Formats: sequence, structure tokens, C-alpha cells
Amino acid sequence: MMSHSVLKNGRRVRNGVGSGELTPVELALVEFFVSMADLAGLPKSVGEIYGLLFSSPNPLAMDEIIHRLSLSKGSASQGLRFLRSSQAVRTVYRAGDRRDFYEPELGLRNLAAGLLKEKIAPRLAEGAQKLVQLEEVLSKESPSLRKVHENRIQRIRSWQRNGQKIIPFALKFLGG
Amino acid sequence: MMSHSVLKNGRRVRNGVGSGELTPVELALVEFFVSMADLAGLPKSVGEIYGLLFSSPNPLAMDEIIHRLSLSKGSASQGLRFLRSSQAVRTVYRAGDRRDFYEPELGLRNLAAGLLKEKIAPRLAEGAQKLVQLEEVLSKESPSLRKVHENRIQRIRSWQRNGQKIIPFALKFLGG
DNA sequence: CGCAAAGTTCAATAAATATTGAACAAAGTG
DNA sequence: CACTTTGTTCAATATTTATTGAACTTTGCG
Repeated sequence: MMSHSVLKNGRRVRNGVGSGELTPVELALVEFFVSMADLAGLPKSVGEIYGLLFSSPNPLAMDEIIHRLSLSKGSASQGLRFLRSSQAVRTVYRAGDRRDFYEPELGLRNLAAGLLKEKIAPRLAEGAQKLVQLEEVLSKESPSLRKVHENRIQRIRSWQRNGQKIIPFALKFLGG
Repeated sequence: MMSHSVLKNGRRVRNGVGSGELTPVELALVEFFVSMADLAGLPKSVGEIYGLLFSSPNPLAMDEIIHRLSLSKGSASQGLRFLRSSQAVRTVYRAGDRRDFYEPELGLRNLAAGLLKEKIAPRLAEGAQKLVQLEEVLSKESPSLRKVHENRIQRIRSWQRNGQKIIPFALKFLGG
């Protein structure tokens, strides 16, 4: 199953799904998504994988991703798992091939909703939990201090409410 | 200039602006903001500092923050610099005291806008830059591949536009 | 079944990031 | 001005986080 190689511009290049080097366009797209991944606090490898899939006209299998990006099996497996679970990537089946093929989700809405669920929601829940613990110890404070703290905690609650309100609206905005 | 100390519940505690240990409420608030800082990809120390200021009824000076949180001067200075520059914290002047005192910004709007400007905007600019580089190399591709890529880059552009549209709306939502 | 290809897991390691603290600069104060 | 307090900077170090790769599981095929 080895794709035959061809000389082009004095450089060795494989036809079809290529060899361990990225074309300039692929490289630029990978870099773009790496910097976005970084912004979102995701590992570089996740950005690389998504970027490669995004630049590919056809779905890619894990071993192809590993080869083109020089990633380890472990990183590729974990990165793809994350991308799948946050709906940034879809698997595609190919007749007569046991491997899973991957293609990127192009709708910003699904992508954003996936990240929200996968990365953000759990942390917010954790934060809310901390606030509950807080209420419990509040009663042991002096009345004047307690008043200040109740006020400020009220403030946090209001932040949470506003945040909640924005989410569905933002998702609708990103629709289509 | 040393605050006199007092024995209370068998534990040594200072009056006024206290000693190196956090009360349960302070601790819970600090933890809350640490987990939020973590969510936003900010250093723990930044969350700690904001959390302490948030729990304090009166503005605190840097040396007090250092003492209560057992932070180094360096971390405190850098953390406060960041919080100041993203408008999460304000300095307050106190007659007859050369130190700067800090108090937290309680309006979510300023806070969010500050983070946006400080952390997010620069990265987005970097991403946009990468896209420009991309356009330059696009012309060297085969027509069919170029068509695919132009399409997908168009997609990114649309993401960017939708993202832009949301920002002012979200800020208005967080108002007041 | 037995084998091979595909994919996962996780302890060890590498890479990235935050924190420290000592040296420095700035700004009052007497 | 000499001295002290306040705050900054940044190279060294500690901590956290991502990546690797070898051992393992799963799946499909003859």
C-alpha cells in the first residue's frame, strides 16, 4: 500500500496523501489553528491535527496524520479523541478500509458548542461548587463582614446569570 | 508600624490586615477565582490576588497581599501589573501612605473588556496575520486544490466576522 | 482460532509556564 | 544628599502540562 513517488521541482513528493512534509498552504493553516488552539488553552497537537484535517480535501486516517505531522501515536489518539468528543471532527467510513477517517466540522456553531461543553462547562460547575462551600462558612463571620461578603457573592451570582444569558444567544449568532 | 497581635481561639491572629493565614471565606473566594483564572488560562497567582482583593472590605497594599498569600514580590508585582492593565483592579491612594492600595473592579463588563483587550485581541491579530501569509502562497497551488482551500479560508473569514459581531453585543449584555 | 492491523493507555520524559529572589531603579523623607 | 521604603526586572528554578513510546486491548479477517 505504498504510494509511488515522483520528482517535482527537484523535490521528492508523493502523490495522493503524501509524506511527512507540509506544503506551504498546509503549513500556514496548521500554524493558524495552532495559534487558535493556544488561545483556547488546548495543546498544540490538537491545533495541528485540526489544521491538517482542515487543509485536506479528503478525510484522513490516524496513521496519515501521524506521518504528516510527525506526531506520536499517543498524541494523535488523544488529540483525535478530544476533537471527536468536542464535535470539532467527524469520523467517516471508507469501504474496504478498517481505519477510521476523519474530517473537520466546518460549522462554527458546533465547534463552539462542543468546546463549551467539553472544556468550559465543567470548570464553571467546579466554580459554582466552590460558591456553595462558601455559603456554608459565611454564617460564622461578624455581621458587618458578612454583609460585605454577601454583597460581593451576590455580584458573582449576577456574573453567572449574565454569562448564562449570553450563551444561547451567541450560539444562535454563530449559526449556519 | 507593626500591628499588635492577639490570641484568639488558641491561634495567633493579628487585628486589622492580618497575618499569612486565610479565613475560610477568604480561602473559598481565593479558590473560586483561582479556578476561574485557570479557566481563562491565567496564572494561579493572578487568581489568588484577585480573590484576596475581592474578599477584602478595604483596599490592600502589595506587601499585605504578599504576606497573606505567601507570594514572592515578583509574582505579586507581575500579577498586579496584569490585573491593572486589564482593568480588573484599580489603585487607590491613601493619605500619608506611600504604597499603592488595590481594590477589585466589580463590574463584569470592564473586567471582560479588559481581558479581551489584554489576552484575546493580540492572539486574534496574530491569527489574522497568518491568514494573510496564506493568501500569498495560495496562488501556487493547482486550480482544484486552490478552489477547496479558497472555500475553506472563506469559512474562516466568516467565523471571524461572526466573532466580531458578537463582541459588542456581549459587552452590552454584561453591562452595568 | 491465530495473526495482523488499528487504536488506546499510561508511566517516563520533554517542553512550556509560572514562581522565586536577588539585584536594580524610583521615589520619598529627614 | 544619604537612607529607607516601594516597586520592578529577569535569570535561575520549580511546577505544570504535553508528548512520547512501549505494553496493552480491540477488531476484523482468513
